[in-house]
Amino acid sequence: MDVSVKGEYALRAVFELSRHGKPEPMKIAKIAERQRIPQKFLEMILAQLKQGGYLGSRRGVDGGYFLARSPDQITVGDILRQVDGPFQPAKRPFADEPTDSPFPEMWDRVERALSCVIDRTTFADLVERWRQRRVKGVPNWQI
Amino acid sequence: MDVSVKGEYALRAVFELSRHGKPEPMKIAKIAERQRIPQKFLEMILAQLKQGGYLGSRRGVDGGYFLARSPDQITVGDILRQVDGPFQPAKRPFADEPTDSPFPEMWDRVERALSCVIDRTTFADLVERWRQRRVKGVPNWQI
DNA sequence: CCGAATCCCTAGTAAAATGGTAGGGATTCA
DNA sequence: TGAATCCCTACCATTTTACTAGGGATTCGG
Repeated sequence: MDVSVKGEYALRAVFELSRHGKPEPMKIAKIAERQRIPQKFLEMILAQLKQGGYLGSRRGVDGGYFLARSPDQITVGDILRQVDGPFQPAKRPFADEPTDSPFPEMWDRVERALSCVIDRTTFADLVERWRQRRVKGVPNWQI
Repeated sequence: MDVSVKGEYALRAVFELSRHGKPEPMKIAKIAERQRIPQKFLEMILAQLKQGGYLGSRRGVDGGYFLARSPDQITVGDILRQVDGPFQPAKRPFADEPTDSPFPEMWDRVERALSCVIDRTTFADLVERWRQRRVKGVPNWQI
């Protein structure tokens, strides 16, 4: 019951592209540096996200990656499922279950609760919250 | 973002003990058989649950495991956290994060949403739902 | 006090997942 | 043409997962 590092890397990469906003592509190296992600690992992740239809890319001198949809059309759930696969409650040994088990229904509730957060949070939301926090400023009581 | 087989085994074992209800202990072998769990694996799981204070045990001829609390005082979350550890959003490479990241807040929301289900569902609830389903009967349209 | 039944404890282990790295090929564009 | 970039395949070390093996420690009826 946790989220992989790969999943968080993917979220951060898409967040970086969303916050960037502009139409021109952003280089892998830049995303990797700004979000502190190992570059070669990030290459694989971005390829997966492109294959899922969330990103586009261009090669060559001014190449890079860019969003294939606007940030309010991409959710956290989209990205997590693309790189980590769907949420599943240990399906393997329980395929032929007797139908009176109370667990399938409970797992449904879990999945719906999860979905209420990750499928309703878009990257537009994340960028907006991040900007809010910027202008309000994080209080620094060190002085 | 999934639940381990071990976690589901643990839930099923506690459910079995809850549904059993009676004060006398239930043998590992019986739990294993009724819930189709590999016996030696189950032994380790039950030991963990006992160590967490959820189960008690007795050795010898009429030995076995029993609940250390009443079923309405044990939640699904208790059991999952005891065997699988707490939910965590990939904390390892992100310890020294800049404080303006939007992700920690999002993970908090996820955790709260999850908690609303797993920390509010007790084994008394599960047994009750299971009994409801039994009396209503699962319709069989095979006839 | 014996011995059968049970839980208890320590190890080991094959397979898969995780978190990467290496090296070079294919495109793009000035 | 050549430099910069993405693209692709393969590899790899470590950790986690899902078990299995073997025997020791208790309990209790007789």
